[in-house]
Amino acid sequence: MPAQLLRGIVDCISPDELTEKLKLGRKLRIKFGADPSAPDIHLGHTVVLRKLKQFQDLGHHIIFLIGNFTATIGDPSGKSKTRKALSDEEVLVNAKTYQEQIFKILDKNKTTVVYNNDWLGELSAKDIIKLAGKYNVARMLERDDFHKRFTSNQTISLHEFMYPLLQGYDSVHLEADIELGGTDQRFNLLVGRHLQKEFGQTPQVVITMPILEGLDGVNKMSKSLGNHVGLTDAPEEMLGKLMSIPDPLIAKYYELLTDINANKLGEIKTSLADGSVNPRTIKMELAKEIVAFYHDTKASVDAEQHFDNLFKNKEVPSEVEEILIEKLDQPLYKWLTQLKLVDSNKEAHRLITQGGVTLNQEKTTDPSAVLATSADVIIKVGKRKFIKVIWK
RNA sequence: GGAGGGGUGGCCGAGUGGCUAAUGGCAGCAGACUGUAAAUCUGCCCGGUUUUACCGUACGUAGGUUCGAAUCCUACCCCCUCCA
Repeated sequence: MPAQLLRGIVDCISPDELTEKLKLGRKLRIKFGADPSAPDIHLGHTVVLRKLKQFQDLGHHIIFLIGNFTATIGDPSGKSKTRKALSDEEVLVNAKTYQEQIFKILDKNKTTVVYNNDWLGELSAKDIIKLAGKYNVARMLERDDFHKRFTSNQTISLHEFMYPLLQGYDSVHLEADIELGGTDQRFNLLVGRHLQKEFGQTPQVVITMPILEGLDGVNKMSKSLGNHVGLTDAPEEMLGKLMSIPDPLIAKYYELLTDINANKLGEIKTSLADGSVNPRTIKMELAKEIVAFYHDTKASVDAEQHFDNLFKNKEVPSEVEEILIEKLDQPLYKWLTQLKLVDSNKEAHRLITQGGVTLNQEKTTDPSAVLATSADVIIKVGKRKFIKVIWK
């Protein structure tokens, strides 16, 4: 078995079975499930996608499953009765967005996209109850999050037990050889194995990947926490965000988000540990490599230039958003609000008095300062908000 | 069906009648420094205004008591625990 396949993973159940499957000499069916309710892909998702790509490079086939059945059930436990399930159109749109992004990594020709509503939607009540009979509550409660909620007396809705079962049934239907997912999916993936055995199939091999920490270095990367790097982020944005990760995360990002080889990774870890190289240098290389992958080399070089100008040399970027506006006799803080550089007048006051605002690169700490209307003015708010005001 | 506990700012969590726009922590923002939007330190962190101050909103919802309520009372909604 190529050693590369096991690199960066958390768990493989089991390596022996994987070796057996690889020996079969046929294209393996590798399942990966995605939730169409949140179609924006970020670097956290790419950890698994990159692993899938490795399998594709060995000639295997990816079955990319869009979980539209579960998405249309929705979660009724919330109080808002309006918690509406996604409509078919929404799912379709999201699925399309998804595909535009995943094929930045995956090989389109070796990927089949399927929708689980196609078969789950056909199950009868009888089928579902029969399916439920193949698993038991005690084992269901072994799942970490259920276990925690159960022991701390928090709600577990009955239907939540159905999700692992249905997800497992997907594996049966698809006759998956291997299923990949984040470590948070471990239990669900194992249910798939169990059910496949129940249905007389050879159980799938389960491979789990680490959950990537977000930019804060603590929580998992997620859009709702705002600590993510989107695949469609602009180059400067992407590079800047990557430069903001805490230093201890550099090696992990290298390992999980790039194609770096084991030797090079070792070197990097060493130089980070012994301090022989400035971590900033290594982090910049990492950031540029990722930007180059999702955009191109030129974009990564430009982004670095942009970054240095802005944060190292503290210059005004070459391209600043311009706004043509009428002369108005009002204090500076009102301009900030009007130009939507801040959310409220209060905030404008705060920023100005704290020295976070400059006019044509000159710091102003007087909120009621009047803008000179004789010439254009570049307003800088905080570290990276710029706007050029051009008077009508 | 019965008994009891609880709902506080983006999150966690103090606060039991005035000095509470509400301790503290996290997240966020700014400044300084630096090696970066790392780390560290400092400040800020509901809104409006004529901004060292004043005003308006805010502690599940709606009322009430009081000169004054997040704090007391009533009803309702929601969450949780124990018993059946």
